[in-house]
Amino acid sequence: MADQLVKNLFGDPVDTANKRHSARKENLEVILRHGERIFAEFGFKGATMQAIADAATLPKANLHYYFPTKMALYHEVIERIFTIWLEAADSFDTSASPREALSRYIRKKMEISRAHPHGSKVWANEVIHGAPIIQDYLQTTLKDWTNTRIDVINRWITEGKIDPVDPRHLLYMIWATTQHYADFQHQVVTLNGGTPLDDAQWQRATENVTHIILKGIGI
Amino acid sequence: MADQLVKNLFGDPVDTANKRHSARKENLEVILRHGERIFAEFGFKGATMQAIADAATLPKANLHYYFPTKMALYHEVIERIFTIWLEAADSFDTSASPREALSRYIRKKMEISRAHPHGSKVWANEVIHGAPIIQDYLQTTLKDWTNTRIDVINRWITEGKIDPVDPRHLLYMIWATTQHYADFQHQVVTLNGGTPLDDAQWQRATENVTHIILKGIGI
DNA sequence: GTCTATAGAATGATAGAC
DNA sequence: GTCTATCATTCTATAGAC
Repeated sequence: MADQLVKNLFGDPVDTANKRHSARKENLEVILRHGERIFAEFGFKGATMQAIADAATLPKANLHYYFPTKMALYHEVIERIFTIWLEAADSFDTSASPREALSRYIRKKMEISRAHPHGSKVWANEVIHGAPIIQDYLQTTLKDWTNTRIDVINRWITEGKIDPVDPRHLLYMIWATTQHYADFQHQVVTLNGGTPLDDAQWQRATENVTHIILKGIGI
Repeated sequence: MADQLVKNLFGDPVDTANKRHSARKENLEVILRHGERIFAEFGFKGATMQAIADAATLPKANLHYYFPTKMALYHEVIERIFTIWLEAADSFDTSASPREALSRYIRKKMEISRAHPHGSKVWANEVIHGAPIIQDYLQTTLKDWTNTRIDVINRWITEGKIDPVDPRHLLYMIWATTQHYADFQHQVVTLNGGTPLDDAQWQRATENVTHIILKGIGI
C-alpha cells in the first residue's frame, strides 16, 4: 500500500498495477503454452527448462521464478489439459437421445484432438508411464465421471435404445479412437503423405468414427 | 581359430563355444527384455543405462559392451516390436471374408496388447514424440502395408460386402482401440478397481471391440 | 521482477585391470 | 568377456547483482 502510494508520485498507479499483472499473466501463459509443446515432444525428462525458456524467449531463471520446479510446471500443464477434457466430457450427458449424446461427445473429442494435440500427448505420455503424477485424478475424478456415464449407457441398454454392449469398452473405444488423431498425429500425417489433415479430412474422419461407433451399437 | 585350438587343451571346445554363445544370447535377451520395460515406463531420456543394468543384474559397462550406445539398445527394442506388429499384421489378408479377416486381425492385435504391453508403449511413446527413430519405418514399410490393406478393404466395399467407410479411418480405429489396452493399461487397470483384466475380461473386451467394429461397417 | 553465473547432482560412455 | 573407477557433459536449481 505504502509502496503503491510512493509509485503514484511517478505515474498512474492503476496502469502500473495492470501492466505488471498482465505481464505476469502473459508470462505464465507463454510458459505454459510452450511447456505443453516441449513436454509433448520430448517427455518429462527429455524436456529441459532451457528448451522451454528458449521457446518462450525468457531466461531460464524466470521460469524458476514462476514455477519453483520443473515438476510444478509440468503439473500445471497436466491440470490445464485435464480441465479441457472434463469440460468437453460434461456435454456428454446433457443430450436426450443416445444418438445425440454420443455424436456430440465424439465430435467434441475430435475437435479437442485437433485444437490441443500437445495436451493430449502429454496426457497419453503420463498414462503410458504409469501416471506417476495424475494417479489421484484417475482414481477420483475420472473414475467418478466414468461410473456416472456407465450408468447412463446402461439405462439406454435397459430401455432397448442401444445394443447390450459393455459401456466401459464403448467408452474406451471412443477415447482411444478420437485421441489417436492427436497422440498418433505424426503417424497419421505421415500416412497422409506428410500433409496435415485439412478441414474436409477432419470432417470425414469425424463422420467415419461416428458412423462406425453409432451403427456398431445398434443406433 | 588358433585361439580355439589352444582352449581345446583345457576342455571341450564345443561345450565352451556353446556356453559362451548361449551366455551371449542370454545376456542380449535379458538386456532387451528389461530395456523394453524400462524404456516403456520412463521414456528414452527417463530410462537410464544404470536402471536397465540393475534390472538385468549386470554391470552397466556390460550393456555398453553389447550395445555401444543407449540409442543402439533402444533401436533394437523398437525393431523387435515392429517385427511382432508386422507378423500379426500378415494374418490380416490371408482370410477369405471380411468378417473372418477383420475379426482375426482384431483378436491378434488384442493378444499382442496383452502379451507385449511394454513394446506397444515404447512404440506409442516414439510416435507421440514425432517418431525421431522410426521415421523410416513409417514412410516405407508401414505405409506400404497400409496401402495394400486399403486396397483390400476398398475391394470389399465395391463388392458390397461392407459399408462404404474410409478404409484409413477403419484401420486407425482398429489400431487405436486394440492398442489402448496396452498403452493406457494403467488407466484401464485403475478404472477396473486396480486389478489387471483377467482371462474373461480380456475375452469380453475382444468381443465388444469386434462386435462394434464389425457391425459398425455393416457386417 | 529480471538476468548472469555457478553450484551440485546425475548420467552416458570409456579406460584399463582382471 | 567382465567389472571398477572415472571422465566429460548436461541439467536442475539457486545465489546474488541489478
